[in-house]
Amino acid sequence: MSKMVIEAEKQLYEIILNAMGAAVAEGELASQPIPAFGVEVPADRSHGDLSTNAAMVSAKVFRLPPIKIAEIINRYIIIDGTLFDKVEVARPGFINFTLSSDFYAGVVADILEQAEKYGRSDFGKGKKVMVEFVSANPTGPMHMGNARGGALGDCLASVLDAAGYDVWREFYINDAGNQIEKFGMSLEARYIQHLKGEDAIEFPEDAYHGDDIREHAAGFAAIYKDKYLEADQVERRAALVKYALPINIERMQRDLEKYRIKYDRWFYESSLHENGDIDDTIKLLTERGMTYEKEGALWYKASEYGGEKDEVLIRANGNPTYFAADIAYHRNKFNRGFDTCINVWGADHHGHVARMKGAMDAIGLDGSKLKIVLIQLVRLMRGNEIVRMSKRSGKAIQLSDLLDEVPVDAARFFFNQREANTQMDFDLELAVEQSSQNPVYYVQYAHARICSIFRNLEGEGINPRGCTKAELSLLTLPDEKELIRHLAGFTVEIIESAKASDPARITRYCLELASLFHKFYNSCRVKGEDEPLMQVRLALCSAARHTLKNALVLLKIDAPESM
RNA sequence: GCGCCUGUAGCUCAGCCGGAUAGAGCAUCUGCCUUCUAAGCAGAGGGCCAGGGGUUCGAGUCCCUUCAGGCGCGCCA
Repeated sequence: MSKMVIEAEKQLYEIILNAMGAAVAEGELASQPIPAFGVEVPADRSHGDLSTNAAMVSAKVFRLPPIKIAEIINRYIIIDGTLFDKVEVARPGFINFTLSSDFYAGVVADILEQAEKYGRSDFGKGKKVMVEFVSANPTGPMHMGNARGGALGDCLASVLDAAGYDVWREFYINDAGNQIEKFGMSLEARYIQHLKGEDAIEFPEDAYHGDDIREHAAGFAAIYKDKYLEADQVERRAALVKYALPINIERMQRDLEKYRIKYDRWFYESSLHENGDIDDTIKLLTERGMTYEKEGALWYKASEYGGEKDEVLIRANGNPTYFAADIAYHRNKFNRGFDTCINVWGADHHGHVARMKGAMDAIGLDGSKLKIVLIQLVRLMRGNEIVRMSKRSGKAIQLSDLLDEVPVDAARFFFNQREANTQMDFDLELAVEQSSQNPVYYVQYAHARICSIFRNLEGEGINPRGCTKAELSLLTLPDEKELIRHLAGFTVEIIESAKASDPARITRYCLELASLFHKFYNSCRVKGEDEPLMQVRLALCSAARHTLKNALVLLKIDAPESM
């Protein structure tokens, strides 16, 4: 990564501490412990590149006005041999540093050296983290919430990977429990209707009403005819589920693959029922005295472990609840050695967060290692109109509908533009628009533009050559320096994004990078400049291209060479 | 009723551990292509940071409270 940023900050701390030490030694400041101070990037860059509040935070201990302290410190500051070439004091007591050309040259050299690895770090080295996302119900097609969760979860996983974590992507298939029974019941009703006519039996109100159920029933009937018409209900439903469920799962896998998402594992809830994990988990809770029986059901004392109220683990009918299975699933996850498990959930599950973490604590694991990212609802728009239904099917819009209408690049970018926990509108018109209004094109255009510079020069027989640090110091114009400063922050941005579980930072980074490149492009020419300057600007273009490409790779968005 | 989330420009949103004059994009208006892609750039207008208290050298940011919107409170998942 660009160590230049970290190096500069480190130097700044040392410079300040040394200066304050010297001022104390000379008796200009009282001999007091120096309070912790911060280094930050000023909002207004005319104040400098880095700034410290050291004088302000120490106003109390030195019993002097901040501006006075800043002036004293400034007199003892030595910046020879550092990455800075100017220091200024500003009211009410900031000390502002300006980066030298060594810094800028260093950043560019650094990026070119690391190329496609630029941005990666070992921040999370040695830590295994699982991102579980989408985990859509296999009884029907995936919806907009899954689309957002998919884009976000997948990008979050990429970001964690770039930050050095050992990352694992997982999809939890709820192929057991109540909704599968409901699925079977729905299929059964449609199957009978298919063979004996719609009026043969009444379709249950609480069954799944989607057309996909009808299609499954018809498909099943085409193979088995009336073989199951008179069969035992349990047997009949099981056969229908056995037929339809794999089809649904394959569809999800296909849709998600089209969405560029590939999981390390599709985890079946049914396996937890079969291998005894759920029984074991409930036994563990019971042994710890955390359960009790009431009205024929087995309850877990959730209210003692972060939940709002107690929860049922085993229903009176003997079936474990979703909650019981989920505890077992997470126990299974942590037993596989993950240091952190991140779950991407719809915001409607927020009531589940506290009790799930509490349950982890209750079974002797650490609930704080379970991180939940909640995703708010997506409202589909077509311009100013809210889109509720698909024009084609008349049903709620599905992930596959979305991908039929909108390029994957746009979908992934749009869903990663907003923080997870904010409601967002997705404008279908904007997503397909090939204009400046569409941020995806803005970013991709920057990449294509850079590539065209290389193409053009290559056509004239000019190819990039290595530049020395001294040559790179020719990059001194404001638009060049701003671009480089932003490039320099990429690694830190990835780490921050990983820490906050917020991949939306990466799309914002891309937009800013594209903007800065376009500005550079307009104010600085490459082709036609004197040889050294042309080569050095070419080097900067190359650094920008690597960085932009690497950022787009995290989002799994195409970086086109021409548009 | 209780709990969680959100409220910043006409619209969509940034704003990192509390810092300097609150920022982008879109929309509106004005300029810029005989030279590397105008899917671009430069400039202008647009704000009681939902309201009210508090904490302090300093609050969009932290605390309390009111209001508005979203969601949750099943032997559903």
